[in-house]
Amino acid sequence: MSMNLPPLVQSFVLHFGEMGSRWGINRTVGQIYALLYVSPGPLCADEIVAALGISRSNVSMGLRELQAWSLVLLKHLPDDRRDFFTTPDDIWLILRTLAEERKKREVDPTLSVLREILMEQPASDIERHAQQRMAEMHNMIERLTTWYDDVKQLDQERLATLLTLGSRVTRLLETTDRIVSLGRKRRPTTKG
Amino acid sequence: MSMNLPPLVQSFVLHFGEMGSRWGINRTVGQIYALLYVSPGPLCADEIVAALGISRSNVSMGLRELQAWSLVLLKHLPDDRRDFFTTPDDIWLILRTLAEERKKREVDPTLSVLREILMEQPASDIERHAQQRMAEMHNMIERLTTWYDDVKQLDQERLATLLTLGSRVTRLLETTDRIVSLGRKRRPTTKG
DNA sequence: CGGTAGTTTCAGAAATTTCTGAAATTACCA
DNA sequence: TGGTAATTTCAGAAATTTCTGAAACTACCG
Repeated sequence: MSMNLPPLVQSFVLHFGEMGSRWGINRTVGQIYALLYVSPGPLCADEIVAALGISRSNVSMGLRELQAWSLVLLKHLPDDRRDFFTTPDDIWLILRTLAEERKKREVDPTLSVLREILMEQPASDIERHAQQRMAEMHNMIERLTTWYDDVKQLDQERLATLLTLGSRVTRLLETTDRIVSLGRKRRPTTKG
Repeated sequence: MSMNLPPLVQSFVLHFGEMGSRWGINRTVGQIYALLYVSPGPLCADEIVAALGISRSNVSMGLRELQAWSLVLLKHLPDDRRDFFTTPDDIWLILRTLAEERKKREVDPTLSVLREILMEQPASDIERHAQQRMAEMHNMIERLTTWYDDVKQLDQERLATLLTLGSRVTRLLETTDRIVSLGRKRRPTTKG
């Protein structure tokens, strides 16, 4: 059985399928997501089967995984017993969800393992050195995640500002430093 | 054959091995990286074989992949024919490398596929809608990568400032807006 | 109840990825 | 040139992941 889609949609779906493995999901999961993302309305499982040419059970499992990622939502249409599925409309929301889930799965476990190991007493110079390296890694990850936790709260407008400003922010900071004198350089640790 | 490592290092190495699949690398590649990362000096391939208890050829392939990612460097010690390997010391450099490589492999291809598809002429309402969704995705990714390309130029100190400031940046921006009047709201597109 | 439309589960088949040992290759030295 | 130490390649074995069809389950209806 093979795909049955408008050519332009098919290219997109196939690409997501191929990239799937690089993104840590599998081919069909990638395809299902891509299909739902570009579809004008919710689809039911059998429509996905027909569109992608894969087995019903595979679709069921794929949808299950995508729901676990909160990247696909279950919908019910009136007077229809079937389950329908969509992706959230707001692309920024999608991005946040993705970031959130990846952090949860790919970063948090490492952070907690690092913390555990850093509690241990080193028994040799080798171990002492290893701990030091782990501490560096831990600190970096922690700084990044703190920044992320902080920035993710921003509403879309401010996020947009931040994005368009980019690195010019720091130049601005230096100016502000001089003018408003929030500067850490001028007065060491006033800590307001 | 099994591992032969100080317990504290072993925990770290095993964790990186397990996480490997979530990060899009395989178990042994993760382990090799972890081992080199915490080792006090460069190691040669046979030392890695001994430490991790895997085959020589597997180590060779793993190192090859890590070098392709620029996460592991080849070193030569004086009066020694063997190849030795290390990870870069500077953890911020490691982070940049990682970001750069992931972008290259996980984002850029999608961006270019999206561009291609967006050039096509839609042949139906379905395709028109699909293109619109793809355009949203394309724009978002482009904004993010532009921001990233911009911010990655920053030296470490400024990056640190940016990180510790986090979302407070926007509050600061509003203040600055009022004081220095760089504001986009007050005077539309003065563009300095 | 029994029937039906829909969904999920799961054991094993199929496909893919990872790993190994043996052979080939490279680089250096005398 | 031949000898040796180190490294890489690669075909197939082993392990893992993905996918399927059949069976089980769920919920609604008459």
